Amino acid sequence: MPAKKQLGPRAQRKAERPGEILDAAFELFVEHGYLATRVEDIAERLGVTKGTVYFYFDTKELLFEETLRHACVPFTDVQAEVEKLEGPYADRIRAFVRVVYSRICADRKSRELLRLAIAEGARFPHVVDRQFDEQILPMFNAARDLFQAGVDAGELHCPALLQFPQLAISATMQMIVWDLLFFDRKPIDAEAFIEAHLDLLLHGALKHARTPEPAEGSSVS
Amino acid sequence: MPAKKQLGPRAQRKAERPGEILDAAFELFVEHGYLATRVEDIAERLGVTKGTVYFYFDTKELLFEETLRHACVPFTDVQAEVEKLEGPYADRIRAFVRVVYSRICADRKSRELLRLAIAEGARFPHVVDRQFDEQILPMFNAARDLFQAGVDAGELHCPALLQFPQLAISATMQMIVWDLLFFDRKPIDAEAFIEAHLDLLLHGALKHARTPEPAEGSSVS
Amino acid sequence: MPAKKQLGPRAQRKAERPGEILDAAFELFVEHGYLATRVEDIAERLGVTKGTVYFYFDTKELLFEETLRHACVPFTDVQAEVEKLEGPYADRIRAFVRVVYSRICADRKSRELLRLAIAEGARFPHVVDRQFDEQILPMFNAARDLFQAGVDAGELHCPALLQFPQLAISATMQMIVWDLLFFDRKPIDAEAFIEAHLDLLLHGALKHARTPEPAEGSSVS
Amino acid sequence: MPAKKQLGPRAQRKAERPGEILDAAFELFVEHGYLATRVEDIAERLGVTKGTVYFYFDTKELLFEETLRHACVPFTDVQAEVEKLEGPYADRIRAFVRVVYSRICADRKSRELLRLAIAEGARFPHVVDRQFDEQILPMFNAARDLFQAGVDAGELHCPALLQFPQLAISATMQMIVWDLLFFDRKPIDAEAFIEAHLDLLLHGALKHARTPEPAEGSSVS
DNA sequence: GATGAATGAGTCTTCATTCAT
DNA sequence: GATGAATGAAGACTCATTCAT
Repeated sequence: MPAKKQLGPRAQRKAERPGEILDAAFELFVEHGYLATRVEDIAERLGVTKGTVYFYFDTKELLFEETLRHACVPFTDVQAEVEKLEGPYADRIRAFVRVVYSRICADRKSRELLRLAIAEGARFPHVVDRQFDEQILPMFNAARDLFQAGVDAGELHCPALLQFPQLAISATMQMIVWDLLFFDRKPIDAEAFIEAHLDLLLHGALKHARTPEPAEGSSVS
Repeated sequence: MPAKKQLGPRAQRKAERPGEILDAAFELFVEHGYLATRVEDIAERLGVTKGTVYFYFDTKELLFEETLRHACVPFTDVQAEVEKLEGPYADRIRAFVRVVYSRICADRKSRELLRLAIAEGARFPHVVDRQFDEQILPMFNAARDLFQAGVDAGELHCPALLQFPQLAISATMQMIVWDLLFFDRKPIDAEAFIEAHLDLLLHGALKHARTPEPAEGSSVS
Repeated sequence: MPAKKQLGPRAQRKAERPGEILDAAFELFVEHGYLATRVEDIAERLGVTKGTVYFYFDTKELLFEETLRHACVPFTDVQAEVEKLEGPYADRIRAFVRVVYSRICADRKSRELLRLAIAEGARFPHVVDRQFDEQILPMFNAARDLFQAGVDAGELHCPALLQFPQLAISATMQMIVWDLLFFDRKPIDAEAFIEAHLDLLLHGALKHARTPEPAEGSSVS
Repeated sequence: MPAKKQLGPRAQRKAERPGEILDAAFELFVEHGYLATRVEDIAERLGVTKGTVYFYFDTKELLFEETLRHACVPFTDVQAEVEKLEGPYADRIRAFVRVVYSRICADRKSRELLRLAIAEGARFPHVVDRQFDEQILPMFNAARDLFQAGVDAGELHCPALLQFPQLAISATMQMIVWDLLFFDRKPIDAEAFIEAHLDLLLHGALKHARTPEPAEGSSVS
C-alpha cells in the first residue's frame, strides 16, 4: 500500500469527480428512470452545473452506461465464498443463498441496479448482456458445481437444481420484484421470506428427506 | 350478443375506438416505455391522428392509466378455479401453479403488463396498488386457503407457504424477470423451468416426504 | 389554367407556409450566415414560433438546403434567350452579357444566393455542385456556342473565349465580390462598370479590330 | 537580425507565441469559418490549451481580427514593382496582371484571406475597410497611373480601364470565386485562364488594334 | 368526430470565458 | 506563463396539448 501520490486539492478533486457524478447519476436514474432524469438534476445534486457533467461524460447515454458499470459490485468473490464452504451440503446451500441475498437483495445498490436493468435494459441490451456474462453466469455455474458436489456426496437429490441452478435464488428475485412494484407500501419481512424459501428449497433438495421430522436447521444425526 | 349490431356503423366505430386506442397504446407503452412513446405514434398505429386520441383521453397520463387498467386480465377466475380443484393436494398445487403460470407468464399481455408495472410503476403507484388489491391479494389468499386445507387434511406441512403463499409462484416471477432482462437473447425452456420449480416446491411442501424415494410424480404406495 | 382548387383558408395557409418560411430563411441566412441564424429568428420574422418551422422542415440543415434550392432562379431561359439573338455578333455578345448581369448581379435574390454559396458552400458542396451542373454549365455552353458561331461567321476571333467562356462575365463576378466585401460602403456604378467591361471585352473579341469603326465613346480622329 | 538570439529560450517562446497562435487560427478560421472554429481547436493545433490562447488574446473576436490583420501580405511592394516596369505598355500590363495574380490568386494565404473576408466580412466590416484603404486602393491607383501613362505615351486607348482599373484583374477575382465555390471539384488551369484573360484585355486596351500585328497565337493569314 | 397546424415549455448539448492552482 | 475544471448562456430539436376548420 504505497501512499497515493500526493495530489494537490485540484487534482484530487478531478480524480474524485467522475465517481461522484456516477453516484449521483445512479441515485437519480434509479429513482426516475433514464429519460425522466435530467443531466442538470444530476449536476445539481453535486452542487455543480451541467457543464461539469459534460466535461467528464460526453453524452447522457454514455453517462448512463458508465453509471451501470460503476454500480456493479463484483460478484467474483461470491464464487470464491461458495468454494470455501464446508460442512453438510444443506448448510452450504443455506450459506450460498444467504450470501446471494445479502449481495443482491439486501445491498441497496445492487437491488436498485437490478431495478434499473429491468426498467431500462431494453434500451441498453449490451450493458445487460455484459453484466450477465461477467457476473450472473459464473455465479450460476458455481452454484451448479455446489449442487453437483452435494449429489456426488450422496447428500442431495436435485435434478431440478442441476438443470436450473437459478431456482435456488428465485425468492431473492421475487423479493426484488415485490420491492420494485410496491416499494415500501407493502413491506415484507425479507429475512423471514428468505428463510421460508430455504425451508421449502431444502426439503425438496435433500435426498434423505425429513423422515423423523425436524425443520429449520435440519440435520441427520 | 346480437345486441351489438343495433348500432349504425358510425356509432359502432365510436364505441370501439377507445378500446382500439388502448390496445395500440399498450403495445407501444410496453415496447418503449411511457416517456419514449409519443401520442402521435399511438394514433399512427391506428391510422388516425393525435386529435382523435385526445378526443377520447384528456392527457397522455390518463391514457396510460387507462391502458394499464384495460390490459388487466381479471384474475377472479383463478380463484374460482382454485376452489374447484379436487384430488390430492400435491396435484392441486401443481394445478394452481400451472394456472398462474399460464395466466401471468405464458400470456404475452400479462407478462408485458408486469414489465410495464415494473418499469413505470414508480410513476403511477396508485394504479399498481389497485391492481394489487383487486387481483394479487385475492389470488394469494386463495392460495393460502388451499395450503391451509392441505395442512388440515394432513397432506401438507408447509409453514413457509402459509406465511408467504407467493413463494409457490416464485419461479414464475423469476421467469418473467429473466424475460424482461434478456428478452429472447438468453432463452429458457419455460415449461421445464416451471416443472423443475414444482418438483422442488412439492417435495418440500409434502408432509409425508419421499422416504422410499421416488421423484417426479411421486406417490406413496 | 384551370382555377386552383378552391382551398379553405386553412389549406391555403398550409400551402403557402413552406414558401413563406423559405423566403424568411433566405433573408436571414444571407444576412447572418448559416450558423449565426437561429431557427427561432426565422420563425419570428413570420410571426410564428420555432415549432412551426420544424413542422415543415425536419432540421435546420435541410431548411438551409431547401432555401438554396428555392432561391434558384431557373437560368434555362437564359439559354433560350441567347439562342434567339440576331444581328451582328458584337451586339449578341453585349446582349448576352447584359442578360447575365441582370439575372445574376442586378437581381437581388440571385446576388445574395451567390453570396450564400460562397460563404457557406464549403458546408454544403453537393448543393453548390447541383446548382453548377443545372444552371452554370448549360449557360457557359450556350455562351461558347454563341462565340463559336461568331467565329464561324467570320465576325469574331476569340480563342480565349472559346476556351473559357466564363471570361465574358468576369466583370459580373467581380461586381458581386465587390458587393460582398464592401456592401454599400464603397458603391460602384454597376451599369457603367458592365459597359466598361463590354468595351474591353469586345474590342478584344472582334476579329476585325476597331480600325475603321469606333464603338462606345471610343473614337480615332 | 542576430539580435533575436539575445533572448533566453523562455522569452523567445513568449515572443513567438502570438504569431504561432495567429497562424493556427488563420488555418482553422479559413477552413471552418469564424463560428464553427472553437478556440480550443486553435490551441490544440499548437499543442497548448485554451488558457494560453486567452492569455494572449482577450476574446475570440479580437483573435479573429488580429488573425486577419496578421494574414495580410503587404501589397506595398506591388506598387513598387509596378513603378519599376519598363518597355511597351502591353508588356507592362501583362507584368502587372501576373504579379497581382501571383500575389492574390496563386498565393494560398491571400486566396484564403479573401475567402475569409467574403464569408465573414459582414461581421467585421471595419477590418475589411482598413484592408481596402491600405492595400487595395493604393494598388488600383498604381494601376490607373500605369494605364494613364500608357495613354499619354500613345500606346493605350482605354477609358474603361481608367475609370475602373480593377477590370484589369477581373479574371483573378473570378478565378478565386471559382475556387471558393468548387474548391478542387471543378479544377481550372489557372495559368491558361490568366493568359486568356490577358489576351482579351490587351487587344481591347491597345490603341493600335491587331490589324497588322498578331499576338498570342492569333494570326491573320 | 376528426384533423393537423401551431404552440411553447422542456431537454440535450456546445462552447466562449474565467480563475484557482 | 500555462493549465484545465467549471460555468452558464445559447441554440437545436421534441412533443404534449390546443383549437379552428
